[in-house]
Amino acid sequence: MVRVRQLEVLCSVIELGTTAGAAEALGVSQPAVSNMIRHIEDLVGFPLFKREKGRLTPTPEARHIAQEAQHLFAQQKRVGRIITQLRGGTVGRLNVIASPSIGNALLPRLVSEFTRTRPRITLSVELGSVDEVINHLVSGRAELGFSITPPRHAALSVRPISTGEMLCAIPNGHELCSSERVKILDLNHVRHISYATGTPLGQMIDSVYSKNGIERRYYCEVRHTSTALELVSAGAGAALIDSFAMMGKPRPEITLRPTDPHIEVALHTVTSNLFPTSNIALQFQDFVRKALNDPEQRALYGIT
Amino acid sequence: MVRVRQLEVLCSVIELGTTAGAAEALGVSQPAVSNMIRHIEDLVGFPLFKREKGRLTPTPEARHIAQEAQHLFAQQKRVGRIITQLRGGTVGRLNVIASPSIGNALLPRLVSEFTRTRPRITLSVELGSVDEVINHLVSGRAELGFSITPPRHAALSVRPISTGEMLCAIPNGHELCSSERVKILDLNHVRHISYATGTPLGQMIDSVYSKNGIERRYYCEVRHTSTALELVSAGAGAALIDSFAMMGKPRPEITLRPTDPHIEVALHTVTSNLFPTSNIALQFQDFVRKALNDPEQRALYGIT
DNA sequence: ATAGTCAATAACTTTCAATTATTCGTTGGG
DNA sequence: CCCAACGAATAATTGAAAGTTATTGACTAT
Repeated sequence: MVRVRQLEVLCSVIELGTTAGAAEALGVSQPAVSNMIRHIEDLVGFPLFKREKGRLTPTPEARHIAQEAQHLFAQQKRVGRIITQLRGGTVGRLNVIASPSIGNALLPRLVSEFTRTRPRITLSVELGSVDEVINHLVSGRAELGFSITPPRHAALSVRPISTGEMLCAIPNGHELCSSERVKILDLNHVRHISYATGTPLGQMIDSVYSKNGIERRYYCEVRHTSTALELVSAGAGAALIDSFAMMGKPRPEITLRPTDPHIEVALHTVTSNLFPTSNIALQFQDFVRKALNDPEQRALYGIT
Repeated sequence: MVRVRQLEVLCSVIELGTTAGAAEALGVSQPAVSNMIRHIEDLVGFPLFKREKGRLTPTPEARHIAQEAQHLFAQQKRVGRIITQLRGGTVGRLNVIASPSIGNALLPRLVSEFTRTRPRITLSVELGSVDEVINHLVSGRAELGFSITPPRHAALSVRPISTGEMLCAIPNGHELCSSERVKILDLNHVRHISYATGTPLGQMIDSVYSKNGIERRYYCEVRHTSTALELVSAGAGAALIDSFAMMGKPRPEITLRPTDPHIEVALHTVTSNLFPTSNIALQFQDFVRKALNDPEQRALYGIT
């Protein structure tokens, strides 16, 4: 089978007209070209040039081959470009699934910024519960997951990338605004928006209550921090929100207060062990980690 | 730049799933494949396979590259096929121009037979005077010319490929049929169809007359032997025809007689020195030479 | 346990493309 | 007419890429 290199040399000689010219263009010596031409002629079995008065004139066959070879070069360049793009992570597909806390406000911002310099990426951003995160990753529907609750699954790798805390979100002017630090147990006495007992956040908060022998009370049950946030924003009451949910979108109508006790939460990235993680996914993971941990970057995303 | 060979190995491993399988398919050893994969990964700068439990799983990037590479392989195969076809002379373009004597009846037959075994050739068969033959060849519009009169032109190579003679074509039953050999000078006394004085054939015949101090007389002037032949065929008179014009198409209604004096004519092939002669043209030239000189072949074309 | 499968590594070998140095043929001024 | 200039071809050698055999090490299934 004819080599691409051979065709390159052939085309160059046809184009430039002389072996010396082709050699210069290809960055090799003249004999290299001369030998290559002879070698190709041996290979194809018919003359590609007419030697006359010390000059080379391409035969119609050689021209024909050269013409066809152009497409081959184009393809090779194309593959080369794609590899470069894959290396730079500027092309490909990225499927992310995230828990709503981060997925609702911050993730869209991060994704938007990430793709700004990588215009040829196609992506999908899915929101879902921890179970859905697990599902998407083990089935290969997503390459990268974000979750507060670290999913427990043998086929998944979980890495914490940032830490945050639970905050109490209160409508401006609410009675709780007066205290610098909101006692979690006090929420039982106000219009409290909280999470179903079965949910990870619900259990997290429940453990504070049960430790004190008190039962958590709330008048409004939601599944996602984003929903809780919207409700608080509408003045429907106070809610505990993880700090990640507050990132990315300024909420001037909401007052935030640290809680007592302090509850630390961590954001985890999740990847599957069943499939190799794509280069883009790794890059995005890194991008998010940097955005969440570099103070300069945090400011960019309005992270308090 | 990535080599085609490297992509071949990559694709084979992705397809077959194992280095050993790929090695077998590619006809090389397993370590060759293993080394190549590592080498490609060094080259592209990101992992193409995930090594796990002693198995290789391709990353999405590797799959992407492999997919693109398919087009590259297709192009390479295409170029390879074209070279094979060019070697066999079974593809390409052949532009022939011939003087009408041969071009009218024999050449179509020869061309038809030549292309039968080379179905992918596209061709053009032009008829023209010697001047037109010269023109087509020096301008590159034709690669191969056939002419009775050898064209005189510095940029053209002329080779005689077959000899013939002038014959007298007479309608069956014509008074001249009685003689075994027709005296050219006698044509002055019958309904004579002949060629313009300026044409090569005209000059050729004229020289016989002028040698005897007689002026050639004819009642019908034509430019081409083929026209003369048609007129004879229609019973319009007698004409001198070169033997090549009689080849290829049986004319039962015409009687042929040798002439006195005997005039030998030769068929020449003409090629240009300005452009390299294509492989196909050379093949066709050879094909025609064989057809005209091999008795067995001649019979096939009804050459008497 | 053990045989079998598969990838990786080490140490050479082969092959191909490239190098430098040189020769040979053609051509265009002085 | 000769000579310098240019271009192609050849010879001898080098270097890098791709391939070899032999072997090891990790994992799997019986």
